[in-house]
Amino acid sequence: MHSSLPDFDMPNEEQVHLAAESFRLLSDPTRIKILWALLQGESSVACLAELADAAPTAVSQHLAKLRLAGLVKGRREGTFVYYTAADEHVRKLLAQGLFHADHIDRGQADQAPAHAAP
Amino acid sequence: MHSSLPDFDMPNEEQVHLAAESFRLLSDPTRIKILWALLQGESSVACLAELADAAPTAVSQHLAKLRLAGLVKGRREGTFVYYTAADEHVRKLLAQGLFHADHIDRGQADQAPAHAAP
DNA sequence: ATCGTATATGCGTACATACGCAGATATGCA
DNA sequence: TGCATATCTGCGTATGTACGCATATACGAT
Repeated sequence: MHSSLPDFDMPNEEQVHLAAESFRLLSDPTRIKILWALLQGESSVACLAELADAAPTAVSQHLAKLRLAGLVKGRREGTFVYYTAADEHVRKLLAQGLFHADHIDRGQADQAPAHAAP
Repeated sequence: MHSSLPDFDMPNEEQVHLAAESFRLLSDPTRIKILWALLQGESSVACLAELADAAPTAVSQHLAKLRLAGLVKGRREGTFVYYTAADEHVRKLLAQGLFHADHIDRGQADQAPAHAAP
């Protein structure tokens, strides 16, 4: 009962985990706003905080995570740090996600499948 | 000090939250495997459990969440329930994510920007 | 050096979530 | 009916995470 499965093509474990990690970074509203803003040009922490309507501290912490993931890069100029989106893939992912948000079609999917309807 | 921001185009709150929710559903390795398998054809819970290398109970719970989000649909046939990926956007998002995973370029981004290097 | 501003970091708390286990439900068969 | 299989659901636990607060650091100006 182990080998009679249909020939589904499964990706590598590592690939899956990396993808999951990427999606996880995009799963926070504040980070989405930050990234969306950064995809339109560089900006400072305080400015991003206003755009994302969040506390500068929180924004800084989010930027730290995005930095560690290599999704943004920071350039210091005086006391300011101007961040930029580093990856072009992120734009596509974010655009897809936000576009998808406009086209969600929840049929009536909130029911566990019982015996098939006639 | 509120209006002198560069003209960044920000998406709606609702749109951002929906996108975040979608990304969150894709941020789990098991769910990624499940969805990836379902994008290649319908499958039962037990079969998905084998493909994703997870306990059937866990898979069932993941499928419940995906069902509530409208990403999969279930069709009962006898004691089996065959699931199908409902949304075509998911395929693009997942493909982008998995493709991205193969092209990650972590420079040395794990440093907080100090004074610019000479 | 001292102060003020802009960011970064450490810590605690409140909350979400993935998983395992037990039990409930649905379906098919003897 | 009774039993077996497949799936679902509720609960407890361990772990992850976002945010607020206090504090530390980096830089510029005086």
